[in-house]
Amino acid sequence: MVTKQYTGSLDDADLTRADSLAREIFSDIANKWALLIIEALGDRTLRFSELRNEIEGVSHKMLTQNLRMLERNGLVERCVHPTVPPRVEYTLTEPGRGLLKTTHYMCDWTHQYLGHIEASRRSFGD
Amino acid sequence: MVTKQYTGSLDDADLTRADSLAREIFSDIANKWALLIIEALGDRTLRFSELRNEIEGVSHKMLTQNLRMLERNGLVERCVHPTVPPRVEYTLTEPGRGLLKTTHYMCDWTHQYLGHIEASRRSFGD
DNA sequence: CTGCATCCTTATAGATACTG
DNA sequence: CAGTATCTATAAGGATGCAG
Repeated sequence: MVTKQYTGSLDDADLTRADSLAREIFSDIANKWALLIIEALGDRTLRFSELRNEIEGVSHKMLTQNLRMLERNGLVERCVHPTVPPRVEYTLTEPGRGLLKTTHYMCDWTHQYLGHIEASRRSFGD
Repeated sequence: MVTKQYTGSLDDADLTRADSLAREIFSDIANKWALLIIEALGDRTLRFSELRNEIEGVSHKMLTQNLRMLERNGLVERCVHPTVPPRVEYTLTEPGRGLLKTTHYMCDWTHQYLGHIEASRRSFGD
């Protein structure tokens, strides 16, 4: 469980290894660039440079860094074609595709409530 | 649209205001603490201190900061009881509850693939 | 109890340059 | 083209103290 579901007086030491791992993974994917990469990939196979063009505002460094993280966690498969110049293609794995449902939903949600949020910000004092 | 869905040679200046707002909102919610707060609140009403206990590892500062952000965006309602000591309760608004589907799914996903991910990390060289 | 402000440490992210 | 490394600027985050 990613959040505590009990209200006892347990402290950090009582988190099981699985729980802290779950939290670590949750933190990895609950991240702007990771989710945008997953959403951009979808069911397609894209090259590094194509991903960079798809994702507005991502830097070379952030893209590399997050792709390595997603690869490490087995959400993205990296395929290197030994050509000159090199061609590196990225594809979501089955676990990675499992997150598409979430990213699509989050994108839909964002557009659905764009007006609500803009109004709320104004009344909040922006 | 949070990611570009076209492949033309358009540059930053072509992003519409709505698109950059959408990206800003997406970045606000595609964030570890924001999603954990939403998941922790669920359909309940919780006090500041209760939230702090529910969310393992969150600091006073991060919780305050993210609650203000969620409030500003209209995802969380803040109710102050004028008692001594003060009692401040937080509840998800309707747009906020709209994200519960996502957070629940992400939590489920995390547990579903915990084994996959652990194995992947080992074979990656951890 | 909650919130804000402060200081201070660490982490993050951009820019740049260099390699295969 | 893709990746790594280095440097630097800025932001994030923890700890603390004080105020309502």
